[in-house]
Formats: sequence, structure tokens, C-alpha cells
Amino acid sequence: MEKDSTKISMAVIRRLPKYHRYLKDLLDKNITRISSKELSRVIGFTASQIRQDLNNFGGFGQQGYGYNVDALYYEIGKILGLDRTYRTIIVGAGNLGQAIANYTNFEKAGFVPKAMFDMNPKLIGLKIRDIEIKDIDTVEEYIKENNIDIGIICTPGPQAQSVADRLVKGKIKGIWNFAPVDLKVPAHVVVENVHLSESLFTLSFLLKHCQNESSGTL
Amino acid sequence: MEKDSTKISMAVIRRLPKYHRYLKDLLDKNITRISSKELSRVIGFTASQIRQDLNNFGGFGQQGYGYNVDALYYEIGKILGLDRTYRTIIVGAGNLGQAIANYTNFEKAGFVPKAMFDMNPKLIGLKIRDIEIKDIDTVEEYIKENNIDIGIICTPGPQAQSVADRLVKGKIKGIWNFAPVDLKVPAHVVVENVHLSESLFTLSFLLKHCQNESSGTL
DNA sequence: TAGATTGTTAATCGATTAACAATC
DNA sequence: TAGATTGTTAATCGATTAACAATC
Repeated sequence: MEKDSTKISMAVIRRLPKYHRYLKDLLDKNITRISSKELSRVIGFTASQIRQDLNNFGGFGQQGYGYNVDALYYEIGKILGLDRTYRTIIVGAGNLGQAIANYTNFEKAGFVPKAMFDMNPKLIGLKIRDIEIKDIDTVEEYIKENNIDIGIICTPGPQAQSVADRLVKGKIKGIWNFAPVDLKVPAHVVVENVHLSESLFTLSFLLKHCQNESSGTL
Repeated sequence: MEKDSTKISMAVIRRLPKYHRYLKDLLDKNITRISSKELSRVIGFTASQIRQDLNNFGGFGQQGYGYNVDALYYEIGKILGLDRTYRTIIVGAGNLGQAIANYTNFEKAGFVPKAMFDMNPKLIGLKIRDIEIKDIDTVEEYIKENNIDIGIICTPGPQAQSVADRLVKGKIKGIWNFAPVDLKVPAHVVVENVHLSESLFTLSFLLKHCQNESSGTL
């Protein structure tokens, strides 16, 4: 039933978390069924796109009825890989690393931080919640011994590539990268970037070019 | 020379910060000129796409020569609106808000945090660097009196929309939203989202579906 | 059954890539 | 000048939207 996932486009993949979030909202409102047309209204995609997207993964709907919210929420969660837990480490225990360590929502979703790593001796040994900050020199060994799935890189840009190299040596499976660089890793390691300055600069562009389009009086 | 900016696609706009970053790298390496072909090799876009992208904003290159790195870096900075400063406020002084307040790179790029806001009485009055945390109830007035351009929302999801409403009332120009919701704002207010869980869930999807594609031995 | 809504194919739209004349 | 490389048009590719038969 499921098509070859290698053919799913990134455009579709990046919409899935949004479906997941809105379906949760509907569940919380005790809405049990929804048509692509209604969902279109709340989520902002076209009904056609919603049906196309969902059909990449199987026929979750029922003609004449629509979609069962509970079942669809569960299925999309499964497609996203949210039906399991992931063991993560955070590399870089500065402000951002600590913020992520403290953000319990990720843990609730199944992404459990097991340790943090830093090169600063003043930080090593400290704990954020119950997560210990360890010496970056031990990260490779730690990943292997503790079966870590995901490394979260929160270092400054210049350190990020060498950190990534260490994670790869430890056989990390995926990297969530907050450093403002594009990492070079082997093809079997998945990298997802959060490039904050790129997002901020995009906002800046839009402020400069797209403002006041509809407010002629100012 | 510049085409109507309303016709620039978001795909192009989101590539501009990456050009900017790589051009800075080249500058730092004292590289003064570059062809679209060479740039293609380092940045990973096709040479054709690079020329197409840049030509949306004018002819920055020279036939037979390529592009002047310094001039192009400056021009793209200007296009992105990085040739000025922005007055920002951070709403939500929790871990993420504090991390952003402490991240001086944004300030170096011209995005200057003037104040933070929170509803927690224990935080109000404290300072992060030299940035004071103020009562959220005063935010509308503060924006107006201090000519704030950008509001950075770092609150939990449930508070984000009401915060956005206040920012809009204060006549904020743009919102950088880190809360996991889609804000409803008037068309003249620009919103740029950083949806961290969506990014993390995308990583999760890729881990589940695209792993080991090229590593047959494991 | 009749009405509603999906699953899916076909049409359209937009973005990327290729090609090449212009020109430095 | 000859070689290199842009700017720009045309071709291709992929993603979105529209349409409708299938079916609950």
C-alpha cells in the first residue's frame, strides 16, 4: 500500500509535521472526523493537495465520509517515526544547547536527551535538569556505548564540522544542526539544519520588500 | 534594473541568505572574483540557478569575468535589508528567549534587542546582558514609543497568538515566531516561523525512511 | 438510494536546468 | 582577438491544482 518512500518529495515531507500538529488540535477539540475540504480551511493547504499528500502513504480516508482524525493522527505520527523514542545528545552546552536541553516538549515527543558535551572545562560536570555535561573528547565512545541516534549540534560555526566528524565516527544516525554551516557527512547520515540567521535574514528581506503591500495609507 | 520584487519567488528569497554566507566565506579567504561555475561547486546550486537567481535583482556579473565577490556580497546584503539596523524585542524570557538575547551574532548583523517581555513576575526586572525584562502588559506602549521593528515570540504555543495580537496593536512590522503555532496577523505584518518541532519531525522521518540507502553493508 | 467525499488521473502552473547569443 | 562567462530565452522537470469516476 505504501509507495516507495524514496519517491516522496521533500515538499510533501515538510508538510507532514503540520498535518500532525493540526490533527492534534482537532483531537483536542474532540473532532472525530474531517473532510479534506474542512481540513483545507483550517490548515491552509488545498483540499486537492491534502488528498494527494496523504495518498502518498496509503488510503486513509473513506469516500463519502472523510478521514478519521484519531486514526490519521496516529498514522502520520507513525510515518514521521514518532511511534518510538530516540536517544539524543546535545553538543555545545551554551545558551542554545541549554535551552534545548530544558525544552521538555521534545522529550515528550520521544526525543530523549541522554547527555550534553562541551569543550569548556567550567561546564563539564554540570547538569542541566538531570543531563550531565561531559567532555567533548569522550563523545565518540559515548555514542557507541549508549546507542545514541541523534546528535544535536549547538556549537559555534567554526567547531561544527569537527564535531560532526566525531559524531559520524561514533556512528550517529542523524544530526540536527543549529550551527550556521553546511556539514559534510557520509550519505547514510541524515542532516537537518536549523539555520536561524537564514530565517532572520528572510524576515529582513520580506520586511524590506513586501511590507505595506496592502496598507496603502501609511 | 531591479525587477518587481513582488514577483520574486520564496524559493529564490530563501537561497539569498546562503549566497550571503558563502560570499562572506570567500571574502574571508581573500577570493576577489568567482564564476557561477566555481560558486556552484562550493555552494551546491547549479551555475544556471545561480545566474537566474542573481539576475532577479540585476546584472551583478561581467561576461568573461564572473562576479566580484566583495561587490556581490554587499549587494545581496542590501537586497536582504542588512544595510541597516532593526530594533527588536523578545517576548518570552524563558530558556529560548534568553538564548536568543545572549546570541550576539544577530546583534552584529544589525538586529538589536532593546527589551524583553514576560508575564512571570519573578523574571520582570531582571536583565539578560543589558536587556531588561519588562511586564508583557506594557509591550504595546513600548513598541510605539521605541519604534520597534521586529517582535521575536519565544512563548509557549498557547500564549503566542495573544502576544502577536498585542504586537500588531503596537504596530510591529515583523514577527519572528518560535512558538509552534501559525499566527493570524493582518497582511501588512510579516511573519517568519521557526518551527523547531517540525524540523525535528522531518529529521525523524528521514531517519526512518531514507537511512542506509547507500550503506548496504550495515 | 442519493449525497458526499475520496483516490487518482489529467491539466496547469511554476521552478529548475540547458542552451546559446551577447559581450567583456 | 580568442576565450571565458554572463544574461536571458527556451526546454524540461516537478509540484500543485482541477476534474471526475469510484465508492462509502
